[in-house]
Amino acid sequence: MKPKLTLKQIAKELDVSISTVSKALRDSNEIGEDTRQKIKAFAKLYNYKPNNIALSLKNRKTKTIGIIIPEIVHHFFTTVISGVEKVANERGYNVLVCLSDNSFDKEVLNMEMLANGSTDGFIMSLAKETMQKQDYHHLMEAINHGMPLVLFDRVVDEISCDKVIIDDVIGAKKAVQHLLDIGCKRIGLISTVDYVSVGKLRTKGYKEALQENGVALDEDLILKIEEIENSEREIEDFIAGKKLDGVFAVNEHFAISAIKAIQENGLRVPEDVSVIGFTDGELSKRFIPSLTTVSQHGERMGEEAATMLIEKLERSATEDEHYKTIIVEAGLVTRNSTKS
Amino acid sequence: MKPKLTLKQIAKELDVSISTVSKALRDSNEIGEDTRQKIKAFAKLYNYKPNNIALSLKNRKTKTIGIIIPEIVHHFFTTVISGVEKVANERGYNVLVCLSDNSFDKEVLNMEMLANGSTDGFIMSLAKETMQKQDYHHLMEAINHGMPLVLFDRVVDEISCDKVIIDDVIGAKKAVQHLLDIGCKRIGLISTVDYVSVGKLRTKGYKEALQENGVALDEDLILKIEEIENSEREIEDFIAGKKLDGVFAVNEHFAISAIKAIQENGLRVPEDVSVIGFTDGELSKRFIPSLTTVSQHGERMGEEAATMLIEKLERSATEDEHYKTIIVEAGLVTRNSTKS
DNA sequence: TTTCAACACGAAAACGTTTGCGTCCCAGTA
DNA sequence: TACTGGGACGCAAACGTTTTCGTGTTGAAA
Repeated sequence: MKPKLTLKQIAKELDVSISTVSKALRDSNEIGEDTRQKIKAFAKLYNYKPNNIALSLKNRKTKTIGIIIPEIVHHFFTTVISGVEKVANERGYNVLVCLSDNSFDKEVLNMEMLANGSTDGFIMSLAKETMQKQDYHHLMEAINHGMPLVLFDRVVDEISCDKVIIDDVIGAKKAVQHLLDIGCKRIGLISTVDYVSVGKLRTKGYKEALQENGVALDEDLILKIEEIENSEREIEDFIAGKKLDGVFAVNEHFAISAIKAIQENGLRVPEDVSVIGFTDGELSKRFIPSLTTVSQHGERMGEEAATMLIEKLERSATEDEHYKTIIVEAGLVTRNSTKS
Repeated sequence: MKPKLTLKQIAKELDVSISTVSKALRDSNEIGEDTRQKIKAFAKLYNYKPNNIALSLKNRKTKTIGIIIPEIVHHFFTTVISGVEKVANERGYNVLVCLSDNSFDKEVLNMEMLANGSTDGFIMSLAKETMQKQDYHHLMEAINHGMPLVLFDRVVDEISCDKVIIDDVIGAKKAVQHLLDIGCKRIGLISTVDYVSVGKLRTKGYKEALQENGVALDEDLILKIEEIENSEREIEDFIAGKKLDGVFAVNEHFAISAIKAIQENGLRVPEDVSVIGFTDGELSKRFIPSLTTVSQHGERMGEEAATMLIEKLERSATEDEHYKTIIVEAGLVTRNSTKS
């Protein structure tokens, strides 16, 4: 077990000073041609690689970006990570992943862990509990300490920072409009409680689409799910009574639960009821019938977020202090859960 | 934008030396009671947190574990990460995630990036290309430099290190046995090429189960998929000609493709053909019919891997130099794609 | 022969910690 | 009074870099 080679060891081995080795390896012309070659040859031979930790300490940057998300066993988040990783990798950054488990405390803890030098900046989607408590002091603190922050998906107006979101309202509108276009009259909405911003926004899109098409809003056709655990039951009950011919669900699980419930009621999808879900998961493609969805383009969001963050990191810090919000468009992907 | 508080600043502010501050904060009894209190109060007031990078440099350990996997948009791997993250978090470690994209070169690059001080040890599942080339020099190098390595799922005999695997052979046997038990006579196997170890092992289990039950092996009923891209076509063709009454697929995708193909052939699942897949993905639970699967217990594997790694990290390095292989049992989860 | 620039290299500080050891001062003892 | 011991603190090295600023040597010009 040989320990890692350091500048000091090279210096001793070649009987020069540490600074000479460092300069030679960085091709400084302060060092004579012959010693430079000798040192570089030696370094290559023994596969010298500078120690990242020492570099981080010296440069006060870690070339690492921290990403904190509520959960990872979730297709959307993994696609986002994938996007982040891709551009991070291209630009020489590493990705530190932390999970908040939707818990406010864990989110704060994770941020504190990473903020003490482990990370140059953050990419985050907020925990449900955080949005509920509306306590964002940990975010403020990071920003105050000069750590760039990019929020995605679960964002919040109170914090001014870069953001990457999907046009939830428009996406939902597209979906509902599509349902209307194929002739649906009684369109149900399966959403989440309003403090989850996406739930609120997608509900808004649903309402706007109805309004623009002159369809009266029937609050009775809207189901708001609080506990994910009981969602299947709630959805069954909801589907059973409403005589719907269209369903718009704010996520994939709800959409699939809806389809199951519909089928259990002896109706067919899409012949009797058309169903559209928000989120473009693996499930949607492979389910039978495959789901018509509003695609979130997670990978794209991840790429945008990472690009913004790295750009901010590599700018001279003091420069422009204004924030962008990138809206990635949501696209309707028609498959087999809607009539054509 | 106030920069982070350091020992030096506290020292200046309180007009003591840096070492006094450090010792006071670490409750050394070298420091007088009153100054100690004063310093601790000040530190708490201004929320001092030691800089991780400096600590890493000094202690030569980063409290970070690197995990390198082929891809992240894959349910099994996310559950593993989830497990790793859980125990890492409990024990004060961070998790650095890198994706190899199944490319040998990216895997090597990632390892080199992380090996230079970013990480104390590795948890890896090997890239397909790596297993193909059988080039493990990067793994050897990490081990030689004293960085513990835990391999999971896609492991390899040539490397001696800790491993976490599933009993693929037994798992596959369980599945095929179950198919035999419910009366299947012509059981097809949809596998991968043999250099993917799991493909080989699960194939072995398939063969053993048949043999133990006195069923003659018909190589014609075995399909080996090379390119994931064309898998659907290949599976369709395979299913069409064989008159199977049972199918065992080595992963979820193949299983679902098989079900689709079966249904397109006018047959019913599970009435006419029973299907079992390896891997316990989200898809399996929610697909219609929901899939009978051999569960891999990814989270459990992640936990085991992380525990082994951390234990090795925190032992005095020189201690026992023997390696464990943990085998987590694969459980059959019967759902609706098999007759009962 | 003296002077001076150019060249090639080394010393040292800095990043933020921890820690072994030295030093100062004061009280207690002989 | 002189010596000793210990309490309370500071110095400095170390982790592995990079970089600024010396410094010594050489060769050529005056």
